[in-house]
Amino acid sequence: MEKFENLEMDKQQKILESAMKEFAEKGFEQASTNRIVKEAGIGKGMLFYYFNSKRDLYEYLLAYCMDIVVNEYFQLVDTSEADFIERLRHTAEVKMEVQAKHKYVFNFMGTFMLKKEEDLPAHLQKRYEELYRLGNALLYEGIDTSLFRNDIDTEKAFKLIRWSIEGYQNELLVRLEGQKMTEIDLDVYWQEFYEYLDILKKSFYKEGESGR
Amino acid sequence: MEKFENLEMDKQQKILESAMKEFAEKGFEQASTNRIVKEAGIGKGMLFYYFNSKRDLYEYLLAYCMDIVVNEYFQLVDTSEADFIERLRHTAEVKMEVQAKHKYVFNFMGTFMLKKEEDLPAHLQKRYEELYRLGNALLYEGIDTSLFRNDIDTEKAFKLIRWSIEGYQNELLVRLEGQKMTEIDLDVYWQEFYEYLDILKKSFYKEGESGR
DNA sequence: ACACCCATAGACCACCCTGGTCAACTAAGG
DNA sequence: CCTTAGTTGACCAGGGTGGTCTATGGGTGT
Repeated sequence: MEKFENLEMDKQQKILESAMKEFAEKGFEQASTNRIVKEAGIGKGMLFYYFNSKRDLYEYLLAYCMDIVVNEYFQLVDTSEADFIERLRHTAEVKMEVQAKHKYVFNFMGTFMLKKEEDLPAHLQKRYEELYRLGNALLYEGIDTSLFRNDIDTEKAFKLIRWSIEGYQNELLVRLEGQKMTEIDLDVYWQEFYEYLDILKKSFYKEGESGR
Repeated sequence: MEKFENLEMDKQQKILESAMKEFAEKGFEQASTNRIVKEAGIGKGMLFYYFNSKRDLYEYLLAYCMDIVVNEYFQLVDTSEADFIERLRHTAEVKMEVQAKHKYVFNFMGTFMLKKEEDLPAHLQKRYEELYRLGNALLYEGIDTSLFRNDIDTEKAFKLIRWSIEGYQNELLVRLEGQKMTEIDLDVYWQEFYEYLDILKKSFYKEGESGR
């Protein structure tokens, strides 16, 4: 795909974003190359000139996204933070920064991971498993379990906390849907997010350990 | 639709289930009447003989499901239970029973509520809003907030607990996917569910109030 | 000025699936 | 034997699919 990679960056980005958006919203089968080229503002022919087929495009996107996730997201997460909830707070912040730069990467990866009905070529499969492993390590490696109350199973507490955070993020998504991303006041939602985290700390950590 | 309602119950059920499954999985637009009739084991013509159009079928299903949710689910929930977590436990049990009898009702309602891009005829819209109101009342009416620790916002605690439970249920769904519903040992999962609930009680309730 | 070349657009292809219709058939009841 | 209601699947026009190909620019070297 050197053809594609010799384009000006702007155009590359436009095409990648259009394609990621379409695949993220519809999944591989239901995604339409017609819509992709229209959204990207290029002729139909070009898409098949750059990439040879819909499938190739999809796999190119997958590799591209995994690169970004590993190099621009995982790379920046501070794994020396031993406080589980703080670590999650930190990862949420980093993730948000990445998302500001690459709007549809997480959407695309998300729907890919959900409906993993597709069978990938071996090298992508391997790369994906590696990424999955890495992601888990990032969350759980080096966590200080002694912060948690003694009377609850920390494994279960981990999950409860993650589900809580996912729940908040999902609710936020539906609350904000339709609104322009540019200038909705994010700070107020971060504030709210932190309040939830504080409650989680008060609830799951030993008394006196929930201070920041 | 008297035509349809004069069929033997078995056949009605088969058709309704096929249709609910298809709509639940694909949404209204992407759902295929061809697949529905094949799955239901009837000729294409019959579907349009019973219901006049795809749209009509969809709205019939919606009314049908709302009836079931209200009369067979909401009706059975014990709203005298003032302990929030116990109430959720109870509703989960009732819901599971209903689901055993009407496999796709909740799936159908779920995807309907998610992508509510469709505009309904007024009477269905009204009925849906009523159902939504009722559902909320069922969760929050008559809850004894004094069970909760004083140092956390009960509104937020409500949400954290609901997100936690939804998280568990979702994880369970992916863990069990593909397995035959008939004889996977449900008890072991209920057990696990109760353990999570106990943790939530220990975490969010005042000390000494978490006993059953 | 000409020839070459590659980037580009979009009309076009064969194919597939769609919601919906309809003529033909069956079976029951009088 | 006629009527009527239930039932089927071939069929329809329309629209969307991934992918191809021809025609057109616009540059560059000569």
